[in-house]
Amino acid sequence: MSLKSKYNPTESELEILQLLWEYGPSTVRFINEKQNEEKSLSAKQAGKAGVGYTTTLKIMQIMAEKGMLDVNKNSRQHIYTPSLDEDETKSKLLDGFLKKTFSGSAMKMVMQALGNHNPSKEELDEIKNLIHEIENNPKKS
Amino acid sequence: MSLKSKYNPTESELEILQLLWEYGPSTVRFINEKQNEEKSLSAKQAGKAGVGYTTTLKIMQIMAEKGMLDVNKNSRQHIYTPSLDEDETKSKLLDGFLKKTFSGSAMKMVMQALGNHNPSKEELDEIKNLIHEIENNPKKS
DNA sequence: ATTTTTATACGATTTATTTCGTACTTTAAT
DNA sequence: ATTAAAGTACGAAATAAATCGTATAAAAAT
Repeated sequence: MSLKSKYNPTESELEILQLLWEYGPSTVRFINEKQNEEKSLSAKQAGKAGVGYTTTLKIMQIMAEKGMLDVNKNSRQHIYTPSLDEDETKSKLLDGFLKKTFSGSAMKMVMQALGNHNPSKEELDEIKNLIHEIENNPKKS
Repeated sequence: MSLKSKYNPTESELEILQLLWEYGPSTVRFINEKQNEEKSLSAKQAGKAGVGYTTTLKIMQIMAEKGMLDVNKNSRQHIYTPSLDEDETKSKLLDGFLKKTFSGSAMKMVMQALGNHNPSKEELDEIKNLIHEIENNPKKS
């Protein structure tokens, strides 16, 4: 009954969403290949086999069932499109993470992020600019 | 073989860790009560029963097995102490979240955090101060 | 001393997620 | 037309996480 969508992508769902957001509507095959490319880069580690095709297929089908993806079944190669907005979804994830890990305080987290990522001068400048923007452009809401 | 501890607290493990960090070494009973206090506050929602005592017990025992908690069994009431450092653990979680959700870019995330949390003037000031500190006190590493 | 309360131990169940094998279908190549 | 290739459908197994019931032991209250 509310606007808060109940979609909480799991980790592998998120991985797929990221690829769809990046590359646009895609087939299962394409997404599966991307997943395995990614993996092979960082997979100097032992044994790490790739993700099977049917695994990716299954997850994407489940996502479609849940309504996270739209499927076009006109041609044989089904085309999947994310039905979730990238920013909105990430905001929600961030929000959840914030609550779980930093008692909901964005400040605490930003502190930790800044404190640990040893930001470069450029990054700091970017943040300063952003702050100015926000100060001069109070947000809606 | 590395320093990277393999501890990835799950959601309910993290909940328990947070309480232990906040209140210090505790019994299962105490943690379980705190969990249910928290819950009841936000549990105007239907049905939401609390967490059973044995559930909390089990999870804490598993955490001890994994080495995330130390247990003192001298007295009958076992006392559990977190063996993980709060900041370090949260950094790791943040790092993982960052990788999964924002391609590892702290900047992207900070942007989203600032953009969506409609920070107050005070918060912005805090961040500005932090930036000054960082600028004048370049970190080790 | 007996009973009640308060602990932990252990094992089973439930639920969610991930993974994949196998069967079937359609298209393309021969 | 037949075969090979590339796709989806379906169902089940493997993992992992969370929950709880029941048994048992120790301590406290009576």
